Amino acid sequence: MEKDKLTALGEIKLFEGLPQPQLKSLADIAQLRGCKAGETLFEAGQQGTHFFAVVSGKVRVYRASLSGKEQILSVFQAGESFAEVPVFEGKTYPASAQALEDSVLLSIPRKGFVELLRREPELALGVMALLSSRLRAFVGQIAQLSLKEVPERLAGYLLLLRASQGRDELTLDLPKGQIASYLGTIPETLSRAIKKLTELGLIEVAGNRVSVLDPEGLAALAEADR
Amino acid sequence: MEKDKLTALGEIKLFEGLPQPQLKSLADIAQLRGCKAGETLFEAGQQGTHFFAVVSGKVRVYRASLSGKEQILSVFQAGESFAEVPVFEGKTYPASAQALEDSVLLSIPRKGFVELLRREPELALGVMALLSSRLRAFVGQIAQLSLKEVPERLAGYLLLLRASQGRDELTLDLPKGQIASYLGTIPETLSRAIKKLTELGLIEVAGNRVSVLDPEGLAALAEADR
DNA sequence: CGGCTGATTGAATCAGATCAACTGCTGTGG
DNA sequence: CCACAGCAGTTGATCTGATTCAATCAGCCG
Repeated sequence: MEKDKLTALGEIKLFEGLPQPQLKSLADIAQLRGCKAGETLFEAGQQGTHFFAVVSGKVRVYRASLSGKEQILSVFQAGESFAEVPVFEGKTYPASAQALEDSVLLSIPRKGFVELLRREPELALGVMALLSSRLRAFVGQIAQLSLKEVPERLAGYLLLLRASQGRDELTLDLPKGQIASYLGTIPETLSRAIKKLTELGLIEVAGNRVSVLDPEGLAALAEADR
Repeated sequence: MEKDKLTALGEIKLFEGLPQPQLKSLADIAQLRGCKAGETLFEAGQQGTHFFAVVSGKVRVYRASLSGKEQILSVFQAGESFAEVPVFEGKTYPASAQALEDSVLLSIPRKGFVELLRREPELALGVMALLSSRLRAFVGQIAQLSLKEVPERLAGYLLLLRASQGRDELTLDLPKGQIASYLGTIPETLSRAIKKLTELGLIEVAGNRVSVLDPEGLAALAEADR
């Protein structure tokens, strides 16, 4: 079991390149746990003493409004870590997290991790790079929400998917309702945006399969603004 | 001049508590420079080899759309640093920066700073805390943009100002047009939102002076959603 | 074969953007 | 010292993208 934990830790991108002894000391303090699809890991505002890494499965991080609308901030998959913010600052989670699928997670307590960072400047630089990339992503998300309309945001999202999947035949990584929530809208509006891109001849959609017919056109739309 | 630089560095929050010799070595690599109101410091997408700290004045960081609409991400004042992202990741600025007033800035090259971080774990932790607090702020901003309407966002903004100024008689720190851009809207809409809060008896406004008449009411509105 | 959830479509409504006109202030130059 | 140019802000009228509400449809599991 201890060994599983060690393997799991080694598969987290943030810990790549960490020397074996340090990995071991992480394994001493990390917890390995499973969780069911739909399970809430934490809620915005709660005290956050641990941060997490995804060994398998999928977790969404989001903010909810009282009326039930939700904005997804990110979705994390195997190898990624999340909820680092309260480790370094403020101590409460700025958002909520929920498993989208049955998942296996590592949870790492704040205390021991900070100790490790003091001793491992390269790991610290890795954390700074990770936080920075997240900042960059958020800057993009804020700009999209504020400056672009839904079809343009959708075009941008599809281009991201295309880049990550490396081909024009895409498989949507999330149910459409969740994509809507990530794009800052609702399923009805997403549905109409998809129809619009289809009518423009940019994509073809069947279920959760999307064919990108005109990447340049999509890119042009994604860049466009009012 | 060298001494001024040292003093200036000492007044940057991020460098508080840094031992004198390290401050000196920072002073060796940092540049002190003035800039005029309206001057653009960098544009989104440019290579970013330096990051900045504000000695005096005010700088806004924003993203612009082709059509001219702008979304302000943050405004930085004396003692604050910004544009750290390209130091650690990706190398390009995710947003643009422009001086709002005549300002004095420190610019610190990536290279030497990373070296310093390797040797100074406490500074590294400070940087992580800073990046984390920025992430927290962006999470809030995304949630506001996506989940709240303009009057609610305005209420939230005024409550922040009230907290930072410590009293109910506020002085707006930015021209209203810039506040609109920060709230993700346009001056006309902000103007109407102000009118609405006034009619609700929550605030009173004269020029850039705002009196908070009903903090609880403002808070209730800021929490509210559709 | 029901019944549930996710997705789609249509119609009505609404918040916010756009366009245009107007006010008031500031600072500059005749 | 006054006049006027110019910018920030306000107000009104209109337009539009997105949400809301409601109904329907498709696929999936028991």
